[in-house]
Amino acid sequence: MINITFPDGAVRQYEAGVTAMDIAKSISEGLARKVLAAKFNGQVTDASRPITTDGTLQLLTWTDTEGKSTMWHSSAHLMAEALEELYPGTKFGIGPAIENGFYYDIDLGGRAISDEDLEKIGAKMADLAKKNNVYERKEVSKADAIKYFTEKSDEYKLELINDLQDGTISFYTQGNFTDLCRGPHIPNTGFIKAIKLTNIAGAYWRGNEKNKMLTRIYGITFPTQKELDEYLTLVEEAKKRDHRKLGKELELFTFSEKVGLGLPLWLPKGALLRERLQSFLQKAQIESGYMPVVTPHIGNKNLYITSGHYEKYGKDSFQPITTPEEGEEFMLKPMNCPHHCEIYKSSPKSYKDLPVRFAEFGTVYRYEQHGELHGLTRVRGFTQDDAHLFCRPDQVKEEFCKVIDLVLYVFKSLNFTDYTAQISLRDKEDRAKYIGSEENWNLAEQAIIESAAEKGLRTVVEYGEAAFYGPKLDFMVKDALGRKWQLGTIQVDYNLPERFELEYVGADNQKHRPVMIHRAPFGSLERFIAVLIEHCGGKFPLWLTPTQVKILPISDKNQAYAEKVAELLKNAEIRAEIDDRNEKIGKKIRETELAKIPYMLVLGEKEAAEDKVAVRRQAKGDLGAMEISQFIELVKDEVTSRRPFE
RNA sequence: GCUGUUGUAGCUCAGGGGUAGAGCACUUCCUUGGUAAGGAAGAGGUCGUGAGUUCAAUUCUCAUCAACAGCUCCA
Repeated sequence: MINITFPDGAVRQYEAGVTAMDIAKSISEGLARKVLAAKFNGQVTDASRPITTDGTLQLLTWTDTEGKSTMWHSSAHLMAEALEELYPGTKFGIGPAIENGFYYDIDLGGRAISDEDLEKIGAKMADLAKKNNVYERKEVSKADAIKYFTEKSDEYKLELINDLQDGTISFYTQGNFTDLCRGPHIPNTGFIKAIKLTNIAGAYWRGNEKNKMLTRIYGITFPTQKELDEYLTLVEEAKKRDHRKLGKELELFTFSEKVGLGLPLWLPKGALLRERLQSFLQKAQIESGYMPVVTPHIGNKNLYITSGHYEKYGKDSFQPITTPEEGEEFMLKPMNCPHHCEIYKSSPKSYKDLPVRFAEFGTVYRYEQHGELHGLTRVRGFTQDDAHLFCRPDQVKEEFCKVIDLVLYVFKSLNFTDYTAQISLRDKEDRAKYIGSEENWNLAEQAIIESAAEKGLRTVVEYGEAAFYGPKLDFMVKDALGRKWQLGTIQVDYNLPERFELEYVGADNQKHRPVMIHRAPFGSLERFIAVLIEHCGGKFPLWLTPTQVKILPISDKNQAYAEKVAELLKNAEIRAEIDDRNEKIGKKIRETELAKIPYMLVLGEKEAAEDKVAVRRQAKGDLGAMEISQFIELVKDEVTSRRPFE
């Protein structure tokens, strides 16, 4: 007999060789019908594998992340089976589960596949799923594995097997399809009830662009049709919130082929929004002791040779601009830090002067690959809410804490409540690739870990993710639909102070090297606004929204009163517009609602006579009539408290 | 940069070897209407660009540019 411990701490005895599925059945039939896989002593395995030793067991169902990924992995096999039936001779690369579903990379031998084919493949999968075929595991020798795939002439699988140790190789078979696979898998195909193949894309074999491009088919499956429908609804919702679509609809920004790829043009409404965000942060920064600086859009190539960026990223920059007479080369600045280093150097610094904090909304230009450009999140010209703090090594932690405070203040003000902080530290083994002394690195890494803990951040630590010049802390924000984005970043840097020979005079009258901290709470205004648009679905908080109030006169007889109200709002610094078109009130309301403008004032004879305004709130409806002064108070209160839209 | 898909009016999209259509937006007129679309008329397009096939190309072919999806990259 063996002892099995359950997640709730309960211990039960079973005969050795029992399977997780047997155990599930011993608890309840209902549970057994839901078990997709098992986690034994922390390892995810097939529910059908015999358990021979004591250990802890967790039964995985659809509600567990590992349960989902097991099902999706099995779905990839099911898709492969369908593909093999429909297109004999298809060769298979890899077919893993991903965050939302699964994919399989396949080689169709030159045959093209279209979106209509996806329907066909999906239907075939559904047919096969109904057979309730069991996913059967078989350990095979390397020689047998090679033999099997040589007969199938699948060079991709052969390449994978080549990298595997004999004795660790397993095959899984369901129906007529056998695949090289570590597993685990769900008990049988019958668990897959709802299937949607989402899209086709090219993908390099093993992610290497020198290799052959395979066809990648993405899909997702669910245990019920209802869950699939819900997922599809969510995807639809995400499409509606796409910042590229909303940016166009709300007239925030545009792109022009003639101006150039990845170079956003900010329309008046977008520019206004951007400026508000900028002045909001500017104010907070000045209160936190930052000093604004301004630097030009270009810098001598030598600046970037000194900083090391030319060597490392020269090919990702725009080509240098050459002066006609002297032939000097200037580059569009890909970053602001070298300029700020030179500002630091413009006067001698004492240890008493530190820290100094230079802030600039600096527009930078980087040559991003064509295929990388994406709306406002990936562009070739963007404005960083950049600042560089120069401090003594003993000040790193305090400064770091202050920066975290600022970032959190920004997030809170914009209603980003769901974020995690990623701490990126050195590779544990390979330390040669990092610049700076062991002592300073330890100090900085410690400072980051401690400040994050002190501020109560939810953190993930990633070793080997640090930049070569220092450790960093990145803020990953989730938008309203749960998609993750990297926004704010705080980075410690030992490299640039070294390269620019930055110094300060210490209490000991000796020269010392300051530590530099790069930080950007938004990251870039472009990306931040993109995320903000998607986060709030285009319904910006009142303090940011371009037009706060739309004044809707019922007819042109009420025009004069509308203008009077507009004047009063303007004096109160409320952004209001009059819709004086010769249209019916219903139409004006409809259009204002669709434009997501928070407040509407419907003005007719009645309001003019009583000196009141009839207030309507977007998506909420009529709030009734009130005094103009009362409405102004209402708006001002919502603005100062930075309340979210709803 | 690579692979695939797409490119028709300001926007969303239909069409198709004989030089184009809808809805919304726009202009003018009528209408003065009380909380999500009042009516009529009008204007607007070298069908992304360049070449080829054809008596004839916006439609077919090729190239090119751009957008989208993914891959690779990201100070």
